[in-house]
Amino acid sequence: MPLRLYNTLTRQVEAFEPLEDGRVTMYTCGPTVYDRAHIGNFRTFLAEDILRRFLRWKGYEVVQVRNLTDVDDRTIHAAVQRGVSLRELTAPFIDAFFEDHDRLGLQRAEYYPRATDYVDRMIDMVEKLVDGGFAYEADGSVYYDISRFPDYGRLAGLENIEVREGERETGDAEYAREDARDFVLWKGGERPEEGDVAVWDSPWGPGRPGWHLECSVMATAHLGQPFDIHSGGVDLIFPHHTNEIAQAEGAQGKPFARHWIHVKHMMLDGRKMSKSENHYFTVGDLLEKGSRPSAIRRLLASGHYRTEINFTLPGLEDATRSLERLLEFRRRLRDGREPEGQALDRLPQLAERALSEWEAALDDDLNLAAAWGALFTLVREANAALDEADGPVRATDADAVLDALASMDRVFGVLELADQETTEVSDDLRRWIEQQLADRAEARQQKDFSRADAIREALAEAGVEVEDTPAGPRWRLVRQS
RNA sequence: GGUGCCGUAGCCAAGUGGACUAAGGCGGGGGCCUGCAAAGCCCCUAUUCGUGGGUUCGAAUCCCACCGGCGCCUCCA
Repeated sequence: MPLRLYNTLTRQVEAFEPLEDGRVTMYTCGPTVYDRAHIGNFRTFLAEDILRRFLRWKGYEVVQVRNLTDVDDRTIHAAVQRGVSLRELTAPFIDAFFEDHDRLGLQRAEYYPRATDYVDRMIDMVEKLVDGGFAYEADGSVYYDISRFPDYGRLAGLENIEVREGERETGDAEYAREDARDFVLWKGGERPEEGDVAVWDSPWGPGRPGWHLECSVMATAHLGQPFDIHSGGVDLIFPHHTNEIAQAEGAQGKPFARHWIHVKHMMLDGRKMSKSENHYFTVGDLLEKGSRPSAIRRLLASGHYRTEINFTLPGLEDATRSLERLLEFRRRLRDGREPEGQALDRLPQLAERALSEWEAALDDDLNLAAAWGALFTLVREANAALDEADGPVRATDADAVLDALASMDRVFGVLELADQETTEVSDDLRRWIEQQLADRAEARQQKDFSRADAIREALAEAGVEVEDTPAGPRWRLVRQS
């Protein structure tokens, strides 16, 4: 079945068809590296990761670009404040971004361009826009003349945007715009408060690029023009993406991105996350509280990307539990399969049905909630089927379900993360645990249950959870003591 | 002022005109298993979809009004 995606440009769900057969080009707006990204930022990045993974699951080659914004008011101010260059300021935040990125199991994009490496090309684009009559210079700065771009504001549904009187409080009063709605392409003029951390030479004198320029330039530099998918958070629709379109299309005279995808924000305890109000969590904050990356991923990928997610700690707890159920299910299948085991034809049937419902859900504008539903329905029904068997199940039947699980996880990516989280157990600890279990087995043999329970208690103190199963005791480390 | 979204069980959340006698997760209740547990599994858990009208043979789904929550309108993912 073909994938259908909502396109902000047309305001409807439409069939997605890449420009080039079997190959999808996508540009995903990345973080501004002036600080550590929070989980709200990662909600968006994760939604894009799901899209990337699903496209690959369907057999497409994906070429993804994720920019790292290192030239912007916040990076400049932070660099000036600390007396360092932009590169010095952003290096640790870029490292932190990739650390969290990998911890949440996001697949790496093909390119991670930084604005500071593309200033020359940005200047080229501004020159093209000036030559084409889309931009004008005033006092060493260059502005985009939106009256020359008839389609301006279409993405945001603002074809006839009116600017409210007195609402343009940007601190840019010194700029000589002809029209208040025109936006800056090149910021010239004196800005002593910015020092020399972000000053480049240009045909209009020293200055720095406007923020929107980097994405127009870096996207087309790597993906050509037009390319297939451009995505980001909903807050970027206007003005950022609106201006990107005006720049790229004005400069090249052809369409920029064909399909626009915007991810709704994640709230924290019912309120918008905000750096300035210190109302946010980073991935690191959550890990310090003992959360598992796989559970964070499960929660951030639980809802539809065009629906707000409200992040709460109890919600993360729910996500952890549901993930444990999944892991338990997989363990049950792995432990209970044997080449000559009991035939359970129902398992492959259930697996096949679940997988097709799962795919149909994702085909429908990446309906993640429905896709999880298909997976958990399989869990319940397969568990019920396993209950009916009174011994090991034929391996080929169990494998049909395990394969379906693994296939879905190529997109969900939670099991693969969970598998990386298993705690290392030292040999000493392992020997001690095994000794305790042997003693306990002996006590139980002699029906000395109070001693057996005392040993179980001691193990629990050490963070070891013991479960008795028909095949003997099973233990796992629930926490490092 | 402009513009857009949302309101479904205790909580989270799909479904957006007829197969809905409304997915799925968490929680809760009951049962199975167990020396007892734990874990796990199974079953049950919304006569109803913010409120009031309307359209229709038929509405959670469409229209109107109202109530409540959220977003965007120049540099926040």
